[in-house]
Amino acid sequence: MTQEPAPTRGLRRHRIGDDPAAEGQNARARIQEVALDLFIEEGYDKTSLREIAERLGVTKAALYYHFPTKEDIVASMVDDRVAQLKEVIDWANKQPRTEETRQELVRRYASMLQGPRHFKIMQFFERNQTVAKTLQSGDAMRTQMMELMDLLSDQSDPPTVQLRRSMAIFAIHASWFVFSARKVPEDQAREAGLEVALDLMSDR
Amino acid sequence: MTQEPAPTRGLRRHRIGDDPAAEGQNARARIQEVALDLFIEEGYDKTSLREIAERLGVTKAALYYHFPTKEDIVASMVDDRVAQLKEVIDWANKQPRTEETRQELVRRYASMLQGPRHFKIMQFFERNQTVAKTLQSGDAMRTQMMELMDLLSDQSDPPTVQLRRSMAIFAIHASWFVFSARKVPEDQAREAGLEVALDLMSDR
DNA sequence: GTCTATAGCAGGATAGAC
DNA sequence: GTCTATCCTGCTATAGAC
Repeated sequence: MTQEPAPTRGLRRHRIGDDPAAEGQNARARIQEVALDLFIEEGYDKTSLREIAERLGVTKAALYYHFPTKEDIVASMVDDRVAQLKEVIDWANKQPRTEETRQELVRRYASMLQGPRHFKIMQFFERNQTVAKTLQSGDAMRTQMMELMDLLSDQSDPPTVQLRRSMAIFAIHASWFVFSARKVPEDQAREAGLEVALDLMSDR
Repeated sequence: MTQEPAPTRGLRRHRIGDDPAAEGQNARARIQEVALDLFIEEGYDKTSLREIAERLGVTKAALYYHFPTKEDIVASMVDDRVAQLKEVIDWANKQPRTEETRQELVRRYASMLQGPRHFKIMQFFERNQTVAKTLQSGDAMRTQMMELMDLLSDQSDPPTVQLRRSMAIFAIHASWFVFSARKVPEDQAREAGLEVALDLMSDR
């Protein structure tokens, strides 16, 4: 028995809450969603296609109709984020390198992260850092994040300033993680994250 | 050919720079060192025992003489760190919950991290977060880090203060990573990390 | 678009000689 | 303490029917 046992089913099976009519168009999106959740919870390597398929109520082979490889499931999601982040970075590159630009850059990054998808992709990379090195799409994101950090400070700044500014981005990411454990509502968490981030941007 | 091809060898083979007499006693340590480096570089899941063995110039089976499972290689290293961190936490729990105690806690944590082993284990968990969930020893560390963070702030503190204080620990970790990309000497990096961390601990 | 079935491979782990 | 040889399992990916 190499393959998973056939799930209990009728002539056609649909999971509770599904809209059969929309199945075809949403198949890709549903796979992405389920896969991303599992990649975050259990890790990219430990999550098998069998597991993803099982949660969706289909077989592994069905996934291969929508995505040529496991890696492509990640790539398809990362591409969106890379494109959006590129816009933010491109914008910053066209501005004068002033403090105002940098603060606005932090704000734009923070608001970009608001969509749940983007946040989850961020989480995916944080929890699967070593995987990100292997995946092609991971490399693109790493490079972009480096670029972003470089925009926030100058090499000539004293080390403490450089560190504080690099951590501004971190603050935005960390706010969610820190407060989810302490039951602070999401909007307050986001607000606090941005406030701390902006404070870190100010020299002193 | 299931197994790796036999390495070129004489009657007994030793790698350049080895002290044959010390081989037995150091075997464990050498495995730990090589494994940890690979786990950090390539990820725990992607690093096979074959690869570790290859780098050491031995076979997979040899590793199993020293460690019963792959997971035990990690566990053997983490246990040291957990024990040391426990000492720091226990100390803090016996002190009055003052600002001075908290600052000293940050300082002690930072100096604990100075040994290269401890730092690498920290890195291991940062880069293999999802793995840490699965591994038993990883769970122990996660719990401890939570405890450490909880010691640094009160639930009654405003969110920004809580976030800043949680990030103090982060600052110490991040200093190494941020400055290694920018060619700042190690002691300066450490100093900056501690300074930023202590600043984050002060309310404002 | 989804299925069954299977190829092809690599991983962790063990047995037993030396 | 290290070796060779092998077991077993699970994975990604493909072929081809429906």
